[in-house]
Amino acid sequence: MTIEDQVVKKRPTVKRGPEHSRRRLLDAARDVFSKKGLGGARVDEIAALSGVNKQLVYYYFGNKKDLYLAVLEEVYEEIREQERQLDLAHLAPIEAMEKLIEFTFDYFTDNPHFVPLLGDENLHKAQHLKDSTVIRELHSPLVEMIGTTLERGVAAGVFRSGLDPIQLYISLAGLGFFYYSNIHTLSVIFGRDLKAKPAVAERRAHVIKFALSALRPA
Amino acid sequence: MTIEDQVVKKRPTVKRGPEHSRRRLLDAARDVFSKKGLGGARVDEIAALSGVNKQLVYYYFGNKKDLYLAVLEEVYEEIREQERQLDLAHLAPIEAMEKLIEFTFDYFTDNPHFVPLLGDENLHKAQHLKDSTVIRELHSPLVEMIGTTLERGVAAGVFRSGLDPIQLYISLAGLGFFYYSNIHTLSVIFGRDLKAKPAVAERRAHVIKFALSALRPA
Amino acid sequence: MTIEDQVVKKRPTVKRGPEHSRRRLLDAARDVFSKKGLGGARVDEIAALSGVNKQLVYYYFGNKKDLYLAVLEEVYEEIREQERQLDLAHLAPIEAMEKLIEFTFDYFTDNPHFVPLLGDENLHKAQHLKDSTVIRELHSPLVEMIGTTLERGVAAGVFRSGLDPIQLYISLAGLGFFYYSNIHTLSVIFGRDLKAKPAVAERRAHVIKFALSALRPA
Amino acid sequence: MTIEDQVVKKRPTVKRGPEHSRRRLLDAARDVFSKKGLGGARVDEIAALSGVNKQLVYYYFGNKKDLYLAVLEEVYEEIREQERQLDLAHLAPIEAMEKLIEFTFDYFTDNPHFVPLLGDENLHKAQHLKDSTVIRELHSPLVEMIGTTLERGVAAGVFRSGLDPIQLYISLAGLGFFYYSNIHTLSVIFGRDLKAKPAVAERRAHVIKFALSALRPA
DNA sequence: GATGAATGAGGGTTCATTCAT
DNA sequence: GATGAATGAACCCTCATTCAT
Repeated sequence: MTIEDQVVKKRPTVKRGPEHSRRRLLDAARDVFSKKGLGGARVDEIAALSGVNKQLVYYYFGNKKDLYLAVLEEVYEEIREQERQLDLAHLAPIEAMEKLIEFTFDYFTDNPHFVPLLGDENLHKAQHLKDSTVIRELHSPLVEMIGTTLERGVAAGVFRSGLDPIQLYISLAGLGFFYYSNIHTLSVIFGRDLKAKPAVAERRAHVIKFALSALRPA
Repeated sequence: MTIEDQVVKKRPTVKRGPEHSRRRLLDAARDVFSKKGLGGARVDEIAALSGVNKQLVYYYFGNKKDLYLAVLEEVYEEIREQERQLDLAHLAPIEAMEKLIEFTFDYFTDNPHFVPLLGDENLHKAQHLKDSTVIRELHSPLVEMIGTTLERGVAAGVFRSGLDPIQLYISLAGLGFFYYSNIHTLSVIFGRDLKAKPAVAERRAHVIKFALSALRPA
Repeated sequence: MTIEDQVVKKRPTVKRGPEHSRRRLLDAARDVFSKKGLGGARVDEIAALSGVNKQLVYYYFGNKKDLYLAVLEEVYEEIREQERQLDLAHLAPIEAMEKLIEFTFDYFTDNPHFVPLLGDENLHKAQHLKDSTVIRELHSPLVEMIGTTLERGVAAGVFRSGLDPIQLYISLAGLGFFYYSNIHTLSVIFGRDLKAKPAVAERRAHVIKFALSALRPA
Repeated sequence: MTIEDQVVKKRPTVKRGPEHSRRRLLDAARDVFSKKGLGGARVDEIAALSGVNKQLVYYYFGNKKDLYLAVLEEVYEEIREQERQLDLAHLAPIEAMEKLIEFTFDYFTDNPHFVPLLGDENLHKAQHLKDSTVIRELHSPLVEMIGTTLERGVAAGVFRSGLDPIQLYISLAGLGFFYYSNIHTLSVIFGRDLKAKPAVAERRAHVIKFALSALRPA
């Protein structure tokens, strides 16, 4: 938003221009797709929320599905970018692993669109991911980070050996992802509001302790 | 299906009758809803799959949403029933906990409609669950089982203390649920077919080891 | 209702039997058709209101339209019967005419289904009336009564001459019918509840005075 | 229709454009609603008759009921506009009243959609009128005109006193409205075609004479 | 006579998409 | 680039009617 202001200098108040419209559509689409899914989202709603003409969806993105794909790609680029920022080399194995666990959990908390978007994409059997060479080539550095950290921990005698980095990655992600993806049904079943801050903090602490405990040497 | 054959003896081939139609609609609906979600499912498709007239959906269930709710209620009744069958009292704490973990994971494997149905219901903010007094009163015995088993294990010195049964339940469920709910995107990202039997077996083994390890005393 | 009680003696509490079902269907149909019209009425609603099985509508009357026609015929038979009861011969012309005017107005008041049923039938261009030889042969004695009374009044010098009995009949009917047929829009436009008793009484008085005044000799 | 021709000069033959579509839909809707009523009218039929795409009904009016309301509002605006054109001040009381009576009768004759539309709206208990602030604030000047004319006539000794303008308005309207609203059943009952010109002329003459006679002083 | 189950033909409405400036 | 107007394909649901005891 601030970037557009600098670029489009001719109309300072009435924000228009191609980049601005694209940006607003993407933001609105991310919001609506994450709340309603691909099928449940309405092109009209996205256009209305973005404040730009509905036709521009087709002008910029071709159709609804391609807009959806564009959102997915951006979302993946963002998380990969964040993952790359993680600097674990200077940390001791346990601290590094803890940071990894926290990052994974906190990412879901701080980016609430992420979990439902992935959930919806899985409902569609990841068809869009498969079609996106962009995303497929966007390898997550996390698995390798986990592998390295594990090795260092095993060497230092603080982690047990025999753990597969991919399985561990899925476990770490699942401990947080499931909490958020199923937060509504779980809240009903347990009769508590799991979206409330204290509940999230409690879950976060549990996940860290639980995962680190699972890594202790025999 | 086989049950009806035994009961309705008068018309062995031309399967009709209210119970049969309801049953077939529920089965087809479960199938379609789990694959397409509430919004993506077509009443036409459910009727065609069930082999009964489309309008019977409205005759028996009122509308699409109520059919969806009926499916959800049945699905919850089934898992609760299965959970109640679990007999852990005669097992040592670790074996009991292992059985619990296995049951949770295997239920997702054996009932492939379960994970996507819950995923979709969460996309709708669990609105149907909230409206269903039936489901809300269908308390899961699992949390209490976990609590009891934990206590026994702590007393026996084989589990660490301080674990909240609800958090542990969420963790155990999440370790399996996430694997299945995100199986398509994970398969793409990791370039493996996680639905394949060996992959599932590997995941199952990992989850059991991971969770049990996390419970070991300090 | 009281008639059925005497006829069906075997089941004094659970009223059933062919005549009873027919009767209840006709009563319910009259009620619903007068409130919703032929197109707006639902066979389900009529059956539910009558308390008999929907199928019996078809058993007894063939289809919805024929049930509608049966209602219309009964309604016409009733008003003709009432009209025949009018005994004006022994009254002086003005009193006779006043009685005629009152009867016409009061019939609409006392039989609230009559006006909307006729209104609906006119929406259908009186197609059912045309098809009903029963109704077409059910000549109203009113026009003749009006003619006779007019003649007596003219001879007695209390009515002006040159009035066509049919036109006068339409006028007398219209003065009351329109009030009831348009009672809802008129109530909105004038901001008064014309269905309230005082409003009806006021209208009744006006109609009598107005019509009698119109008949005075020049 | 002729107006558009003058304004839109660029496409003289292929009439399109928003105003044109709206106009054609309203005209077709008025026609169909007046013949079939709200419930009996088919959106398909209205679209076909208007020659525009069916979905434009929803684009311009939202839904069927709102289209119906738009028709009603336009119909009321038209009659109110016509009523306002009446200039009675320069006429003697009797001539003024005669003009009022004629106008009321002739309006029904010249606008054959008016009577059935009001009839249908009354079948719906004037729900749409109630919801329309537009119509409710569209006060008819007729009642006041009648009141003024009555007063002038009483002062001049040509009308009797004690007449309520609203009651008189209802009477004048009813004398013509009923003839048209029930023209089909009346035609059947009396075995004449009341829609034929001579019949209408006869009725018109009767109404004028009848109403004026009713106003004569005692 | 009476009843629940089943069916076919629409009907109103939604929605992604395209047209035409 | 941007916009309002227009369109066709579905989709959910209703309802009169018939079937089958």
